[in-house]
Amino acid sequence: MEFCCAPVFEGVIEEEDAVETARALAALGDPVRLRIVSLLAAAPGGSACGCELESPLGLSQPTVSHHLRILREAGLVTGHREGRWVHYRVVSQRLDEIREVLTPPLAVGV
Amino acid sequence: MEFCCAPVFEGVIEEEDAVETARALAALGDPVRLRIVSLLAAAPGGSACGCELESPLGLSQPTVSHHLRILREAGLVTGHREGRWVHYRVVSQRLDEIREVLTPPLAVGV
DNA sequence: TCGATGGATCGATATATGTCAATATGGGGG
DNA sequence: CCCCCATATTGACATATATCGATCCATCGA
Repeated sequence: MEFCCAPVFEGVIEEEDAVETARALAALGDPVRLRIVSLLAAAPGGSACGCELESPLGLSQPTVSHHLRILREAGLVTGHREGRWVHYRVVSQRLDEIREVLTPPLAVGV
Repeated sequence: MEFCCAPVFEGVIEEEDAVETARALAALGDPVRLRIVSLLAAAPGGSACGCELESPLGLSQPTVSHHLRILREAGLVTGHREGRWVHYRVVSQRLDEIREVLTPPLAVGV
């Protein structure tokens, strides 16, 4: 999958780029998914399997799987299969990209 | 209005803080609203009235007003009335906060 | 080979969201 | 005082999303 990083603040962002960037931000714009990212980052080794998330989130397995899919499709987490488990991990580079996109030029508000 | 900045990466984020942070990210997680932020930042003086946004966005006045409201309630823009117009402006401090919240500790992924 | 377990997908459902037309509000200008 | 213009709100509607139970798929252990 390809992820772009069209900046919001260098000229007016194009409709198409806005859709792509908005997808990543919308993926983070949900309390459950924010907590998933937080749980993964705090997990020993920085990764956890899906089954370890159900209990702290208080959600069913399909629901957790649904949110992980959205995070995966937004490039925010990756999952690596190890036997029966899929170990999920935060893609910190992707977070870097998103923060970069939201960085205003110094002149904003002047 | 009060805006919190509970970090996602210092321990596991609490449900309540996640809701608040997610609201800000969800406000940015829409192509139209991203473009509004971009349009405001690119506008001369860093501000524009609502009526100036309708045409570049290709949306009706109520729809633009709706999106501006969401951005306002998320603390991402402010509006100051000048006569008949309301001049909207990006709150770059709020963007800074959001970027801060998304900053992973150096240890993520270790 | 079979049963158990983790994960993905499907179908259904309730809720949230984006959009617009119509209407209300509020400030100038004549 | 009345009319215009920018903005906000309301109501309606179509679409998207979050959630779950049921089911399917894949892998491991016995």
